Amino acid sequence: MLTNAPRGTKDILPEEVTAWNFVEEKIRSVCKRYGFQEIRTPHFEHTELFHRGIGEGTDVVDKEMYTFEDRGHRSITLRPENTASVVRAYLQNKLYGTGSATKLFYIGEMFRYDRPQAGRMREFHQFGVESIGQESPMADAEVILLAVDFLESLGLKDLQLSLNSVGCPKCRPMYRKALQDFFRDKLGELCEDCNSRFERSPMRILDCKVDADKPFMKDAPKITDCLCEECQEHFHAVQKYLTEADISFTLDPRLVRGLDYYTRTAFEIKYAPLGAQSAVAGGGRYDGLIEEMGGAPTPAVGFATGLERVLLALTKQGLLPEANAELDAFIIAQDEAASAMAFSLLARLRRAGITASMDFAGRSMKAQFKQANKLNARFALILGEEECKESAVTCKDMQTGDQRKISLEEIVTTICSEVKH
RNA sequence: GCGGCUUUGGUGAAGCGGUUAACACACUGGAUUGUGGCUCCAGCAUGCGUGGGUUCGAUCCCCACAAGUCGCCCCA
Repeated sequence: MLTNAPRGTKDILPEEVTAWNFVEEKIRSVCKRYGFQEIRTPHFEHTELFHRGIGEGTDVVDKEMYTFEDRGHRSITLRPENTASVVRAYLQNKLYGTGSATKLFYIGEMFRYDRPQAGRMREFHQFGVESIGQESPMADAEVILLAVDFLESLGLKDLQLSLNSVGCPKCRPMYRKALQDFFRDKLGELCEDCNSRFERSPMRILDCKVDADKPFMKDAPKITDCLCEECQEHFHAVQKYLTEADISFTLDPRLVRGLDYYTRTAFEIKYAPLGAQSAVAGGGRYDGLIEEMGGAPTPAVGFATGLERVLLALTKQGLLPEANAELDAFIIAQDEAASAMAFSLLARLRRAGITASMDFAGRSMKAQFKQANKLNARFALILGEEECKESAVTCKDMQTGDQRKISLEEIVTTICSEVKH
């Protein structure tokens, strides 16, 4: 118990940190190119924020939140996603005052109480983007482009982009009703799950694994046929811009997003080999959220990607960068007296910008050489009895095996000039 | 929250109801007492996820729990 991290959490060990840094660097560079600025919001918020922002009745809010009362009797929730927080920060700090659109990105931990699986942790990491204040379909396309660009810049292949429009508060109720009218007399033929979906989210019946292949499914009304004129136009424009930017996508009229705030554009990027957790990125437009949270009516688009899933995909495709630790010099000391001198040499080398190391355990010289070899040291600096007497150090090139004696005074500058080009 | 599968040392793993739990890698030490990468030798789980139970006896049988994993749900 004591030596086990809580279920659904995971240590990111030194060997993995290289990969995480690699991904985070890509995020920062792609966001910079697209003009998105980083924002960091608190890891917990007032519970009410998520109730309002994400919506009561969603799975995330109803059964996946880490909610607790703090010592001041406030109801606090560990953020299960970051859009609500970013919008809150946008309103609180009046970021709309800047005049132009506000384009933000974040990287950070999110928390959801769910049954863990590979690619689904209780504490997990998301990179996401929010473009606030632009109604243009170009903003939708820009955000999608950024997501694709990011994933492709990592080297990922075989990703599938699905696109849909979920309409707006004007046309979506009409679609819901159309669906319910269509399914009402077929409830007997639908599975148990679908029967329970009928009232709550009839759109989900469309992508039911059990019923999806039933012959009548293909006759079900499509949302894209029920969109109002404005939504229709917007959706076509998004497709046009994507096509012109040479992004391939498939229209998926059954793609619905689970959070209440989505309007119009919805998209998802999948990497199929990840199985049940194949959704690597997902997002869309949420024109109603900012007003819902007390701001002026403001359109917005965004997406989030699950970094654990991105890392899994990278691992599957063998794209992880190797962590090759480089060591310029390893100091080898023969005895205790030499060891003391070695330590001060170590300090001088490091202060001069050299990557250096030595053994503190008083092991045999042979063992120290083995260690130098294992650490891939460029030079072994040997301090034996003889060298101590002469105030010198034997410098051995671990590749060639060549070695020569150099005075203690000159050794640091010698190594510096050898190591730096 | 539901169902299936899995759980042996640092790692990959073999194993059987009954005396020393294979093997490999890694690690540590050694092969004429100042020199590595090859080779050779030696050491390295009183322990087989945790807790119960069955049995004369269980790592191997049963139950519970935990963790992991696959699928469902949901989502990133």
